[in-house]
Order: sequence, then C-alpha cells, then structure tokens
Amino acid sequence: MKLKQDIKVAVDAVVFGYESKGKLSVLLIKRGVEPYKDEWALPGGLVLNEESLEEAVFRELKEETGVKIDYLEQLYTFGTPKRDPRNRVISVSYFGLVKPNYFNIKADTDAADVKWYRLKDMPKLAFDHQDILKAAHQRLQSKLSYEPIGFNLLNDEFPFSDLEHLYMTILEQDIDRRNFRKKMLSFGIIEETEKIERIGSGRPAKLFRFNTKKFNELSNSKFHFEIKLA
Amino acid sequence: MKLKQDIKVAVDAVVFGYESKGKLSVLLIKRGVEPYKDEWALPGGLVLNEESLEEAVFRELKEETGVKIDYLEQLYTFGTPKRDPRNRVISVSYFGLVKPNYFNIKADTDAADVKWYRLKDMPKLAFDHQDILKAAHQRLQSKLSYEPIGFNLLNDEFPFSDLEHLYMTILEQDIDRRNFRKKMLSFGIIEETEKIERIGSGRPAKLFRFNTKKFNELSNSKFHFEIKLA
DNA sequence: GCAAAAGTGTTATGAGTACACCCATGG
DNA sequence: CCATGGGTGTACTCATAACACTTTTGC
Repeated sequence: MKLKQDIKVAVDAVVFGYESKGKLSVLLIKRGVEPYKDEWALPGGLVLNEESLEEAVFRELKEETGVKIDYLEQLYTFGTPKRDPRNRVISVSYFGLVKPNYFNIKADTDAADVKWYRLKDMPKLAFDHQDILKAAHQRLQSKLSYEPIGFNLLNDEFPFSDLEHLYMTILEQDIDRRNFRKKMLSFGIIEETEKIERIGSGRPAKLFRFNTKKFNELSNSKFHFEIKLA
Repeated sequence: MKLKQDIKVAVDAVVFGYESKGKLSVLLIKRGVEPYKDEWALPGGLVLNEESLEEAVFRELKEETGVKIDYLEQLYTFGTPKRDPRNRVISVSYFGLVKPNYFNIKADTDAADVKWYRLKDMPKLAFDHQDILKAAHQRLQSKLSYEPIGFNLLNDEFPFSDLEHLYMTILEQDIDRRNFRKKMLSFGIIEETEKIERIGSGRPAKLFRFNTKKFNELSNSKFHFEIKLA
C-alpha cells in the first residue's frame, strides 16, 4: 500500500526592480526561521487552502516585503524531492517587476529583513533559490526582447534614455541609440508627452509614456514586438 | 490559527503525436474513477512522495498508456482552488512529443481506456484539461518556430515533405516549399542520408536526419533557430 | 566655452519573399 | 503518357546595421 501523499505547496517570487543606469535589483528577505535561518532567500511561503497561487504570491509579498508589483507571471515549478531539507515542498515560482515608485518602499515588518540586492552583487541564497533566480533572469532577458514588459520597470513617464539603458543593462549588450529608438517608436506603442525632464547635466529630455490601450488594440491583430539580440 | 495545508500535487501530460499530412493527435485516457468517471482526460495523477515531477510524468504515462515519449518539458502549473471538485489539487502540467514509432503502441492496460484523438476532433475533457490542452497547443506552436523540436514528432529518417507538412499542420498556415527548405537546411542541423523512400505515387524522396550532435555544438555558440510565422 | 546627455538621417548590406518549371517514379 | 509528389534558382523588396554630428542645458 502506498503512503498518503505528503507534499507541501509553496510559491516563491523573483521580483526585479530597476534604478537608473545598470542597476538591476532583486528583492530578498532574510529568513527568520530554520531551515536556513538568517540566510537570504526569495520572498514566498506556503499556499493557503483557499487561495489561488497568484493570491498566495501577492499575500506573501505584502506580508514579507510590503511591495506591490506591477507585473507578475508564473515562471517554473521546482519539485525535486530534496530541495527542502525537512519536508517535501514543491515551489511554484513567479517572476515579477516593480516600477521605481514602489522600489524604495520599506518593509511593513522590520526593514532589516528585506533588501533590494543588485543582481551583480547577490548573496548566497537559501534552498535552490539560486536556480530559481537564474531561471527568472533568463526569462527576463528573453521576455524583454519579444514582449514590451520593460515598461513595468520604469516610471509611467520616462526619458527615452531610461529605456535604452534598461535594455542594455538587462540584455547585457550595447545598443545603437538611433536604431533602437527608431525601432521602438515604429511599434506605435510609445507616445510622447508634453513634459520635459531636466535632471543632472546635459540637454533635458522629452518624457515618453507607454500606451497600454494602443498596445492592447495592436495585440489583437498580428502585431509583433521584437527587439533583436545581437 | 490557520489550518494545516491540505493540497495535493498532481502532474498531467499533453502528449502530441503526428501522422502524415495534417494529422496531429493528443493522447487521452478515459477515467475509471470519480470524479468525471468515464470521461476523457489527460494522462496524469498524483506525485509520489519520493519521486521528482518528471519521474511522476514518466511513471503515469507508462502505467496509464504504455507510451514512451521523446521530448518532455514543463508547461504550466494550474492551481485554482476549485479546479478539482473534491479536494484541492494543483497540477503541474507537462508537454510531450512522441515519434511515430511509439505512436501506435497500445496501452498496457485495457486499450479501450487510451486513445489518440485528433486535435481537430477532441471530446470534452474532464477538469480544466481543456485549458491545459490549449496552453500546450500554443506552446507547441510557438516552440516549433524557434526551437527545432519538430523532429521529435517524426521518424529518425524522414522525407523533407514530412517536415513541411508538419510545420504547416501545426502552425496552421501555408509555407513556401522552396523557401522553407532553403532556410531549414541553412541551419546546418539536418543531414541528407543515402536512402530514398518510395511510397505512394510520385517521385521518391531522399531521406533526411536531424543531426543532434551538430545542433548541440551550434547551441553553444550564438546559433539561432527560427522559422517565422506569417 | 566646456562637459554631458539628447536628438536626429542616410547608406549599404543581407535576409526574406514571391514565384514556376522540370524530374522521377508508378500505374 | 498521365498523375503524383519531389526537387530546384532568381529577382525584388524591405528590414536591419553601421555610422557622426548638432542641440540644449548647467556649471
């Protein structure tokens, strides 16, 4: 006779945030309990009986970090028997993006437990969270190139150069500014605002805005967004 | 105090098989137990305590259908609370392909319980399996166009026209034979064999073979496979 | 007037697309 | 010799890629 199934279901989220110029960060929490007590990990936790997987992610993010996310999609489900040293836990991982508005929000709980870490400067992570992070990073890179999700890492209104730098940072490659702008504008999903931003040195920049409505309209036809990798 | 988590973990597989000319099929089983007794469903079942998710898929496919698959990848995890009317069950779905060799293998158990259904002629499915199937079909379409997975639906040696018809069937569009052949061969991952196949009427066709070794070599460099959608 | 970033157009190259006829076989 | 599917080349078009100077501001 087979044993009754004894597997727990958790969700974990890899949430990316972006600050200007090459600063791509991931939201981490410091674990307060064993196993891996006091080590850094992805926010997440067990799914409750009555909530959907997405609800579990939103709840855990709110409870553990206070961060509200602007984009969320399911990433991959990790289910190797020994990934949690105690019980068997399978983790449905998610991949999220936040705009800079929420970027600096402190945790509802103790802020020492929550931190944005630069992707280039990550600590060792608990469990197999390193693998999850890697999968999320790859997904971010490929998704950025064939869907316009990058806007979820920028303010609603942004100078064009922010977009350029975002793409260069995430895709880890140089981009020709003229060609990039030409192509990006050719999709017709970015509109120019009246505003001009003058920060730092140099010539002030027009601000642009992602036109969600237009994008949705186009998505229904045979519209194809793509920024090619080199 | 929160209730102890009471969620079961299952796997379900959408396995595609292909017969010549427009005949794309999916492997289904007829359920022998409630809920949805006697209705058609995707093969799958609960994950055992000590096995990985992939192992569970292989085991269930073997037990329920006797089919051995040539390609398998995780698809999506479905976890809405009410998707199973009795207990809460989350399903990690997989997407698989079989070559024609295994296509006609009968079930180890009663063959009446297992059947290949034409995708164009599917019965109503139990649970939310319709959604899973839909997701799998979309994945098949998009994956076919940017990764060479189609060969897992053909014999090891195949006439070029099989490949053409496979792409036309799955992508549901006409393809220019000359351009398709040119592009496909340009990747350098298909080799010509000495053999010639003469079936049916018309001029006999050279047989080709997918060169896995070459493909793996190329994958390490910046090789990019792509068959564009119209 | 210098430093810093924004803004802009043209040309060359290569990939994609459209397109039609001959070939080898079986009956 | 006819029907059936296999096999092949060229010209046109359009998208991508390469490339550098001028503009506006702050200091």
